[in-house]
Amino acid sequence: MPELLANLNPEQHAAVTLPNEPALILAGAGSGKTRVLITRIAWLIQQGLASPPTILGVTFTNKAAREMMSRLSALLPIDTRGMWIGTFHGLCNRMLRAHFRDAGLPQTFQILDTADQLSAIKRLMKGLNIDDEKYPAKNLQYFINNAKEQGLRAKDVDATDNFNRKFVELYEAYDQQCQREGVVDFPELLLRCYELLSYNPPLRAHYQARFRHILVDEFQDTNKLQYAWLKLLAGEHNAIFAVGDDDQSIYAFRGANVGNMRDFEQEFKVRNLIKLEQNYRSHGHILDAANHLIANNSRRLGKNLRTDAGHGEPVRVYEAATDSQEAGWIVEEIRALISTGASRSEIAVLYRSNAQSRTIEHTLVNAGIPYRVYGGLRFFERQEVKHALAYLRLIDNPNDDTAFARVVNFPTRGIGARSIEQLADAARLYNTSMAVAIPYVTGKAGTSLGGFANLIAKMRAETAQMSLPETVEYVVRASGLSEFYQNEREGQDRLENLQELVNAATAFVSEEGYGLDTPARSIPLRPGATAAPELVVATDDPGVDVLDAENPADPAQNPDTMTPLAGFLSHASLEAGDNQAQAGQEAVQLMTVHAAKGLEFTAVFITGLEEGLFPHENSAMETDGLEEERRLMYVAITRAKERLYLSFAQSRMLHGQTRYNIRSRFFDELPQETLKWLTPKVEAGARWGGRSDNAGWGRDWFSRPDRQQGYGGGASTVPSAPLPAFANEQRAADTGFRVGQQVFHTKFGEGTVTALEGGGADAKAQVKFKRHGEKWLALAVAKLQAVE
DNA sequence: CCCACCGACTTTTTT
DNA sequence: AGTCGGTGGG
Repeated sequence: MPELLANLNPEQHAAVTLPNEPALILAGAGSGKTRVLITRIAWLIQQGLASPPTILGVTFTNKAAREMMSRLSALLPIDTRGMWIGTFHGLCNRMLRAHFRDAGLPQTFQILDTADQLSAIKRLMKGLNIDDEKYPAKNLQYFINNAKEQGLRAKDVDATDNFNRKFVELYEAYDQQCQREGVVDFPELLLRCYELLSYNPPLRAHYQARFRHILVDEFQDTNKLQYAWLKLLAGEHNAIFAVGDDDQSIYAFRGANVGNMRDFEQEFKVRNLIKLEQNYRSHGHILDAANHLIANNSRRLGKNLRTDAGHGEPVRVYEAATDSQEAGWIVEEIRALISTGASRSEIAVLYRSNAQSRTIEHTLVNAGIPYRVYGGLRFFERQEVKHALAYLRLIDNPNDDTAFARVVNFPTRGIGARSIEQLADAARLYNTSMAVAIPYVTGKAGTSLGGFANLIAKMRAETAQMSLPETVEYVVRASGLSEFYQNEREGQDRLENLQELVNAATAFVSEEGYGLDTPARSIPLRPGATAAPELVVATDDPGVDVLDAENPADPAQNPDTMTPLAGFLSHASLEAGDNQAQAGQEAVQLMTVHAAKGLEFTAVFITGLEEGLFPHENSAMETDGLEEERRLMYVAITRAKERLYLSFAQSRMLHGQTRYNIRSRFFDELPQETLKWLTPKVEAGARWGGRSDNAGWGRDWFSRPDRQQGYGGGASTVPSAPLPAFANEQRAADTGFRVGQQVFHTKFGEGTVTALEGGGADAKAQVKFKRHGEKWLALAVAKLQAVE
C-alpha cells in the first residue's frame, strides 16, 4: 500500500522494505526510529510477507511496547492478536506460563521484583547465619543478577577465591530456595526461558518456525543473555531486525552491552546496515552541539545527524554562583518562556542525579509554577499495595515465603520475631515453606501462627469463585489492612491506594478481555478449547501453521495460559506502574537525563554541568565511564527541539556539604560558535577581572540581569578558579582566618567566616555577610579584614 | 511490640 | 540534608 510508505525518507523507506534478513538500523535521536519499526511490521503484513502470529516485537519498557501496539493498530486495521509484542521479561513470562511444566515451574509461579528479591536473599542469609557485614545481601543480589545476565548458573561461575566461592554457594542456595517457593526473579525469567528453549529442541523448533520476523527496539541496551535469547529464537533464518543507537547507550551500569551491536553485525553477517541520520526534532545549533560532542567518543559505529530546520537559536549557557542561584535563574527563564506563550509541559529541566531536583523544586514552588517530577515511588511498589499483593500471592501459592514473611505479622497479630524464627527453623528442618511448617511449631507461637494459617485458608476458600476485583476487595478487608490504615493517622492516602488496587484489578480484567465474573483463580478456556492450556508440541512438529490453527492451547490462540489472578500478580511485578509523582495538569517537567531518554521538549535545561556531577565523579572509576557520561550528555542535548540551556554553579550543596566544582569538560567539547554565554565565559585557569558593568549580559531578551544577585560585579567574587576537580573537603590551611571569625569587606560590609578552603594563592573563604548573603572570596584578591 | 535514636548511605533504572 | 535500616529501651 503506497500511502504506508509515503512520507518516509529514502533511508527509512529502505529500512522498512528490507528483505527478511538480519538488519541493523542505526537510528539517531529523533530520526523516526519507532516509526520505522512500526511501519515495517505493517508493511510486512500488508504485503502478505508475514501474518501477525509470525511477528515478535521486543522492547525494554512496557511503555514502548504499548506505544508500538497502539500506533500499529492506528496504522492499519489488523488483528494484533497472535502478534507477540512486549518486553523481554513480559515475553519470557508468557512463554514460561505456557510451558510451565517443561520449564520446571509451578503453574502459579510468581515474580519477585527487586525489593522482593533482596528480602528473599536476606532471609536466606539469616537462615544460614551468614554475616551480613562480610557478605552484604546487596552485593550478593548484584552477584546473582550479574551471573544470570551472563547466562551463568552457580555451577558455571568460576570461583576464583574463597570470597567468591561463598557467593557461588549462596547463589546455589538462593536458586534452590526460589525453586522451593515457586518464585522467579527478573533475570531468572530470561535465563529460565533461555534454558527452556535450549534444552527443548522441539519447542525451540516450534518457536523458531513461528517467529520468522523478530524486531528489536533499543538494541544497544540489550545484555548478553538477551542477545543470546534473541539469537536462539532467530535460529536458522536469523532474521532479526535490530534498531538502535550506540550513541544513546546509557545503561552499561545495569548490564547493557553496546558491543552487542558490533557482535550482531559480525555474527549475523549483517549485509543490511542502514543509518537514519535525518533528524526531525532539533534545530541546527542544537544538533551541531550534539554531533560535535559525541565525536569525542571512540569506538562508535559512526553517525552524524543532520536537519533541514535552520540553525535556530544558539545554545544558551549560564554560570551561577550557587545551586540556588542556578535554580533562581532557571525559574526566571521558565517564567519568561511561559509569558511568551510556551506550554509548561514543553519545558524540561534535566539533571544528572535525583538529589539535584530539590533546590529546583523549592524554587518552583516559591514561584508558584506547577511542575511534575518523574522518578518517584511507583504504584505497585507502595508498601500498602505490596502488602495486599502479598496476601493475594499467598492465596495463590502458600509456598511463597517472601509474601508470607511480609504479612504474617502485618497488621500485627502477636507474631513476633521469635515465633517467626521458630517457624523458619521448622521449615528448614522439614525442607518446606513456612506456611506448610506451621503445624510443626508448638506452644504459644504455634497457636498464633495457626490463627494466621486459618486466616489464609479462609481467604482461599472464600475467594474460590470470586472474580479478580472481588477477590482483591475481599482480601484488603479480610486481611485487616483496610481497618489498620483506617486507624492510622496518615493512613488516608494508603487506603485510597488500596481502593485504587481494586480499580486496577477491574481495569486489568477488562483489558485482558475476561468476563467480569470470571473466577480469579481458574483458567478460562476460550470457546472450543478443551485442552489444559499448556502448549504441547509434538516432536515431529511440522511448524507454525498446524499449531496455530489447531492447538487451542497455543498462547497465540488462547491468551489465557494463566489465571486472572496470576496474570494480575505478574502484571504488578512486571509493570510497577507510572513513574510520575503528580500526573495531570500543564506542568514543567523535571527528571534525570536517563528518564528523559526517548522524550522531546521545545525547551530543555541541562543543569549542574560541573565536573564531578556531570560527568559524575563515580564514572571516572569505570571502564569507558566517561564515554557513557558523554553519551548521556548527548541524549540530554538531543531532547531539545528549539531551545537549549546549559547551566552550572560554582558551588553546590550536596549531601550536607558545600562543594566547589569547575564547569564540566563538556563545555570544551561543544562547538563554541553555537554557544551564547549569558554570563561572561571565564577561560580555564583565568581569574575574573574587576568587572563592574554587566557587559555581556542582557543582550538576550530572556535574561534578566536586574534579577541576578550575588554574582558578577564584585572583583573579589571567586571565579571558576582552577580548583581540583571533585574537590569537596574543606581544607583550612594558612589562610590567616578561622571559621566563625568576624570580618569586614569594603564592598559587602560585615560578615562571619563560615568556611575556608585551599591555601596560599588559591585560598578562599566563605563569608556570610549581614546584608549580602554568603559569598566565596579569593583571599588573594578580596580585601578582607579581620574584625577584633 | 512500638518507638526513638543512631549511623550509614547517597549516579543513573527497567523489568 | 534527608532517608532508611538496624538496635535498644520502655
